[in-house]
Amino acid sequence: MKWTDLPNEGCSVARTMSVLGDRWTLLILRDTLFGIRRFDDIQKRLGITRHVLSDRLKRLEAHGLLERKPYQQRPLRHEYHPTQSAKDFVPVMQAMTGWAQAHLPTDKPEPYRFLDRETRQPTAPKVIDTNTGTEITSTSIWVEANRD
Amino acid sequence: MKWTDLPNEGCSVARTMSVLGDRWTLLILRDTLFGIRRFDDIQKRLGITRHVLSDRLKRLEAHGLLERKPYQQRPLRHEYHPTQSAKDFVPVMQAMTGWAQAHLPTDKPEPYRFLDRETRQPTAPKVIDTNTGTEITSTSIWVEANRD
DNA sequence: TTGACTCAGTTCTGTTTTGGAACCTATCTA
DNA sequence: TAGATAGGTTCCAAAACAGAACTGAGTCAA
Repeated sequence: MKWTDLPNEGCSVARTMSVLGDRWTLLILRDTLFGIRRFDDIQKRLGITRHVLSDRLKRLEAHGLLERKPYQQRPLRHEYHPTQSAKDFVPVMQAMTGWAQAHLPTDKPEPYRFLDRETRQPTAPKVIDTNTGTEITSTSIWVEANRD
Repeated sequence: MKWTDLPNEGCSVARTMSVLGDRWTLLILRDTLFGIRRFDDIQKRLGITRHVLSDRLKRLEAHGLLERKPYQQRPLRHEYHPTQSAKDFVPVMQAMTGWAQAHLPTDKPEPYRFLDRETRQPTAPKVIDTNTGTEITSTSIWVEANRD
């Protein structure tokens, strides 16, 4: 396995890393999901260098996670909107958030929170197995090499 | 926000990136969870340079995700075992795998698979909200700034 | 109609990180 | 004694990154 071969790996975790495996990409995606969609706004919020941000936005667009949409003519300017693919990553981010709250604790409050759209109550994410309906935990599952 | 400040961010996604936000770290973690726990084995499987692997293993140990355990004396040699923290990341990896299968398709088969420990059937992960019991999707949730 | 300002980048330079290969150390085996 | 095994460390060159300056289209206000 080589870094440049990751996009063609059979392993889904490896393919995910080929898209999101760097310092900034997921944070950019998070910001666009939170409604921050313009170049300068993202740059100022993250403190990322403009040059790297420019590159990451292009990569995310090429991978189908962001879409450039004009928000004004004269001068023509674009916003970066999350696609369905990016939106479908939200549950992963939620699971990640649950993990970090348990294992990387901090005093500071979460700057954003996810609410149930109907009840407007904060969500408490957990990963379950659709087949059995039970929660997936480190002890409930078994990993084995796949022989398809 | 700066890269070096990430560990102290309130945002859980940012703190997760401070630990796992690079090319290799999550792949190393994945291998240890799949039972590959020795330096040379990880190095050969991933094709990562030894020097970077050495650094990442130290970081993962420092962050409490891996534990060095001797597997022989004379000469003293260690294996890297996933801690509870690392094991608790498995559901996140599962959610990630579900996302990649949907949005980064490939012809190649998944090299490993997750089975339910009791039924020995492959798991179909989904993220639900413990409060409402409903699946968390991009349309079921609402994101807002947190004013605690 | 000149000058300042906005936004979205690109370009430049210097530092940090990474890749690739070689080397080191302790021990066991032929 | 020579070679193999395992787990690193050291060195150099290449790539990625940070920080700052610059560009360019257009607006606005004096």
